[in-house]
Amino acid sequence: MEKGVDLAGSVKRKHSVDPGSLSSGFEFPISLSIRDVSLEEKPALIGEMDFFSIEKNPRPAADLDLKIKKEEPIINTALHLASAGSDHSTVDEGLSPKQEEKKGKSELAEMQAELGRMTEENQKLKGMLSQVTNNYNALQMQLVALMQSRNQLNQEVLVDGSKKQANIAAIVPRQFIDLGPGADADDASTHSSTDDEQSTHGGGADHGMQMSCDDHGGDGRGFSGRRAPRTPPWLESNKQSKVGGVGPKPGDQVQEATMRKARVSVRARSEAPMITDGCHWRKYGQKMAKGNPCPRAYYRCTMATGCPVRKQVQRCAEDRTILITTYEGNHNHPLPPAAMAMASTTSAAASMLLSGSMPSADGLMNSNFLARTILPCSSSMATISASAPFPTVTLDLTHSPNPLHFQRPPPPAAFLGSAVSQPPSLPHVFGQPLYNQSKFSGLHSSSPALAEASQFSQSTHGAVSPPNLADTVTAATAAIAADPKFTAALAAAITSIIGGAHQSGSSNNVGNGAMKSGNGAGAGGLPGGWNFPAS
DNA sequence: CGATTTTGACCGGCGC
DNA sequence: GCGCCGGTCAAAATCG
Repeated sequence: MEKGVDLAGSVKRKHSVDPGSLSSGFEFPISLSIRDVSLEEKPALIGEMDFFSIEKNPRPAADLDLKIKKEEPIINTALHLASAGSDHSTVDEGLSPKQEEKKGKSELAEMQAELGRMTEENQKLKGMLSQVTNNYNALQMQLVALMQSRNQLNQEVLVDGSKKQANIAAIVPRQFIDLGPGADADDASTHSSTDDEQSTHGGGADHGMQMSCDDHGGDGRGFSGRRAPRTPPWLESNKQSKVGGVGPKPGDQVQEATMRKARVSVRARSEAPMITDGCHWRKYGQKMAKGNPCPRAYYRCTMATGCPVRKQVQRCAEDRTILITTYEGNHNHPLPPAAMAMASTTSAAASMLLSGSMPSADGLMNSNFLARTILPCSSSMATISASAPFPTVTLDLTHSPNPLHFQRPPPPAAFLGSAVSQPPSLPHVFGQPLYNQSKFSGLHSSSPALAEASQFSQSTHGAVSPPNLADTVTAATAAIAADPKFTAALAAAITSIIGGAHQSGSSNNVGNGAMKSGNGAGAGGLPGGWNFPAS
């Protein structure tokens, strides 16, 4: 009873208190400035540098300014000389050859002096450039080192999982390697906990789909389930972790925690109370959230007993036509193609978050970086936040009508696909082999669906019935991360960007090595094509 | 009748 | 230490 009163009170408060606090949490206003800059300067190496060191940014700009300024004098001088010459020519017509010679000599001297100045400036610029380059390299090395350390942790976990999957190891390695640390951890956990599925489906697709955390001993118990006393099937694992008996290494624990909390939030306009994502959900709670007059509903996946995946559905306080669906956890069971889309999205997003946020404490910058990398064409619709209570990927599909973003061939997919020289038939699969036909069916359907859905959402957005819209949302979301190796692509992209952009040689190798290390010669490493970002 | 939803209660984290 | 708040549970109600 008391609680009820409290709730009512909170609801009342809501209205008066910071409205939209929740929504803000979902929107994650991440440093867009960085993103924008990078996007704009993408073609230039400088743009990439911006990511890693804002401090350095001014330098390139300063250099440019200097250059321009330096050149201006030259131009002016030339003009001056020309004009002077012409002027003199008219006036000095009667001058003797000696005088002309003197004039010419003085001009020559001037030019020489100018040349000397230019050379000097050039030297200065060179020095500045080298300094910037050095700073860049230093940052790059730091990042690589962080990645390596992370990978090592993951690899340790992977070793266990790989044993079980010896038979499919040949196929899986790439994934393991490529997947971000978090993903790797997931994989490992998945192997151990959901062996059956793995063996039947062929790890490849599974990894992506069963995103990381959940399977892990129930870590997956998505939305912070804290109930230790009562231990429903889906929370058992939780209990385990809570009890601490499992005793993963500290690093692993951190990873697990991160994965567990990784969320994918989808904002979409829909009249329906809930978007259809192909899964079966059971509502297990509803609560009034502070700052939002609309109640928040809690759903649990019921497609399989013990599935840790949960989702929250809530309408945006500011615009109630916007439905905010937040997913958390990985499915521990096979999914129908329709559900596959969202599942792979959440999985990939979570993995992405991990891979992006783990290296640094805050992870914010990296996350943004990742967001831009993975969703280069959807800057306005997708944001990644590691600063929020939980690392969250927010897909804002409320702007889906924007044809530029959606109508064109799925930017991310096309981007990556082209880089991999993927056959046209599999443009959205990020060039990953089809290990599992069944899995692929889901991906395949979802990926193409992106284009179709995108167009559909645009052209018929207004007239679309809620369910269709939901499907569109799902498809669009899925398209972004349809590939289970979403993280793999991400890792490769980062590596390529960092290592390939400037020092394509050594640094790039180092980066790849870091990402692949443990996979033996990186045999399965990313296809060379993954170096796309370098361009 | 089984599955799902509703809804009050409970729990734990967190801020003050 | 207390209260707020988010998240979850589970009995009762509802639905198909």
